[in-house]
Amino acid sequence: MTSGKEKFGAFIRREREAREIGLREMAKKIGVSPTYMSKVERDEFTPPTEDKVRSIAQILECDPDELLAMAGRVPSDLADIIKRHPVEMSALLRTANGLSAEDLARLSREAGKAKGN
Amino acid sequence: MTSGKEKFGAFIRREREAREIGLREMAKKIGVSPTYMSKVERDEFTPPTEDKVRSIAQILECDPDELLAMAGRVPSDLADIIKRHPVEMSALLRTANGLSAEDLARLSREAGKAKGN
DNA sequence: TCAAGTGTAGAGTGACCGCTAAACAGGAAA
DNA sequence: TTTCCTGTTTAGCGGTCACTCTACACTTGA
Repeated sequence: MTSGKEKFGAFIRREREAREIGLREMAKKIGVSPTYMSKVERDEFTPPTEDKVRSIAQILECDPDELLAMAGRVPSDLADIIKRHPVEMSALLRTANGLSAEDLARLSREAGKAKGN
Repeated sequence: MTSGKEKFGAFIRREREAREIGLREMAKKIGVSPTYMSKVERDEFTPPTEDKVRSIAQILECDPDELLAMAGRVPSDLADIIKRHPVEMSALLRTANGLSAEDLARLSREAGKAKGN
């Protein structure tokens, strides 16, 4: 469930420690300074750029979309989709909003079927 | 249809002139300097912030979502929706992508129905 | 005791974003 | 000709973003 209101930094620190990865090691893999990593994990700095969030997600084996959401970012591929079909996608998202998880899943299946045609 | 590849600035200039609104008047209504307006309309500056794009849309009587898309921005309410349901909405958008306009319309109706329940 | 590892504090930085002020050129109207 | 309009040029500016560097304190093990 990855909790509801947990901040980005707190989350990745917890997950990192759970996997027994050192802060310096993590920072190196992502390509940032340990200092920066430290501040991000304590939510003293805002989360890094999309590509870095994505590589964090990979290292921590968690959902990139979810992690990006925690980081307060919209995945750029989704942004592109919306920009290409602003009217349709805006309508879709706004009506989809507020639906139950089950209804959403049904809707995605529906979309998948249409795509198949 | 508002054309496919037209830039933001070119579009609003055309629409503004079609409505016989002066650049200075427009700038004033939006709350920016004429200088800025001029450069934006000639695509020398990037489009303004979301709220200003929205008020431009209102003045020019065109779809805010569409205009925001031209401005390269994702409407903030949509961004919020995605951030609140990243997994579901990402899946929905990605499968919805590539669907025909008709299929998308059907899908939105489908969503509307589910919402009604 | 000291060396090597952990994470942290404080300060600063370059690039970009969103926008402005002052000045000016060209045309229409008086 | 002067006086307004129109839009445009040049220069710049405060703020935020996404970071880094140096230095430090604490713990652990040899």
